[in-house]
Amino acid sequence: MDTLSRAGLSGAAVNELREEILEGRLNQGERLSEVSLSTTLGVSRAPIREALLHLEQEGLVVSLPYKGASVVSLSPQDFLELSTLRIALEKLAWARAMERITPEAIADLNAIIGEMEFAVKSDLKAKLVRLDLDFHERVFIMADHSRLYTAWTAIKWQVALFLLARRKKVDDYHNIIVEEHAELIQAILNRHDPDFERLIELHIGSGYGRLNSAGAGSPAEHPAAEHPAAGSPAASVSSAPAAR
Amino acid sequence: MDTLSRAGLSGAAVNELREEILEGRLNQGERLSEVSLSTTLGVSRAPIREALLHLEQEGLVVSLPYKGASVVSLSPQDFLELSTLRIALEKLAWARAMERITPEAIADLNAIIGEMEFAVKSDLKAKLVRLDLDFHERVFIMADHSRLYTAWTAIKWQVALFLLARRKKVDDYHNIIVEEHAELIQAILNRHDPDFERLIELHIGSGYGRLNSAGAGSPAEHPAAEHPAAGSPAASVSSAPAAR
DNA sequence: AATCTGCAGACTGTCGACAATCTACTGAAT
DNA sequence: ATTCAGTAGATTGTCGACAGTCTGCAGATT
Repeated sequence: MDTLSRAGLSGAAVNELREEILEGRLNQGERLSEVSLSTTLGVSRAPIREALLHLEQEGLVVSLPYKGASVVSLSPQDFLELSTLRIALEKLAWARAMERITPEAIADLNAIIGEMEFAVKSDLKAKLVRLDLDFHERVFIMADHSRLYTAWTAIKWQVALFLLARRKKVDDYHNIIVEEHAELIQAILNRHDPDFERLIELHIGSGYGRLNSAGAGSPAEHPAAEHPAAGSPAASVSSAPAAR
Repeated sequence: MDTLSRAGLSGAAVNELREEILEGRLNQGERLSEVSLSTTLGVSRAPIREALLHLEQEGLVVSLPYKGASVVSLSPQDFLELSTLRIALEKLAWARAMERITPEAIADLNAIIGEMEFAVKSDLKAKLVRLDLDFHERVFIMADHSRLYTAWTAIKWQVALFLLARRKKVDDYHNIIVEEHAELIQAILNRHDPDFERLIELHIGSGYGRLNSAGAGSPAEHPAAEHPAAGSPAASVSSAPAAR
């Protein structure tokens, strides 16, 4: 469906493991032993190690030296991080995509919206998440910015986990997905819409609001600072340095 | 000096190779054979492969399946990508850092500026680049956002290459570095300065302008689209998908 | 002369085994 | 009972060797 990324076995292991994580067959926080994975997937440890490194880069796996890897477990704090970073990346992506848009690209996006409408009618919830991701993926591709695309792939599958979690918790996804993405296409067409950045903040930030304070209306632009002092150890997901 | 990132040998190889690339002992575009590296550094191929993967993630190395790795060769197009993405990331970083700033952090930043002044007086050009990076590094750490920090590390050392290249080509670096960073600290202090985003665009984008059109004044916000149609193959640096 | 096929060399991808490290349990000392 | 050192097991980090793939050249064919 997307990046076959690397060569042979390690790439196959990446796709297989990613699918199992997104599908939920591998639970969040579950330990990923290299030997058991190598026997399960029928390859040696070398490609498994490489695959785990790649998945760690995608944020689906966390690993510590001599302690091994586990499936990531995303906290509300992590979802907030994803939301804020994604807004920053998509603002740049849309700005560039607007400059590079072609009629065929517009048609492709509209085709995805068409599939969304069908998926909504047929009640294919999982498919909706795929289409949502696919829609934004195309925008990042249109932006024609290799490093921006790399940054997107570093959070893309975590965003997928976020969307899947949201779908389970609050069920208004199908009510808004078609309309919101249609609005985004409109923003592309009126090229110099000065409010498109606000539109993106709403599109992404509101999803965060809907997940956390289920039902609360205001999306909240920067939903309050969470204790800048007295840093809670909190076992953060990534290798971020402590903020003093 | 900074992230000891991974365990033992692979981490050491990463630091060693990164230093050699930044130092210029490994030329841009030079092929990096795994066996020769392993004999040179005195370790087996396994940690070398892991180190090359890490350096590829940092954008200092590019590699193709069955074709091996080479030191990245940054084009003006790449510098433009770095500039635009970095602006997007730093806007978010500064916004969050402003909310979390502490007196000690301000003191640390001012201490760096003090070192910059000393380095300018002593004509330590390479040291200036390090201090510049260190300054921004601290801002990203203050932002307390693990994924944003990861995105920063994915371009940080390419930015280092950019700064080093700029230093060689145009020599007004020492004339502005102290003043510009002092302005940025001022922006933090007047917390809700509405123009801090513009200030960041200037600080980063102007450096790009100085490198490319050496001497041309206008930083240029989005320096024109470079042929969205008729994609030139152009051997782009990263694994970015072709824009249709 | 130009093009294609086949081979040789070098290189990366993968494998199985050994070394270094962590974890959890056992058992003695206080 | 609690604490701490020691040890056994399991797991990751590293190594050297084999297998698969690419690249360039030699020779044959048209």
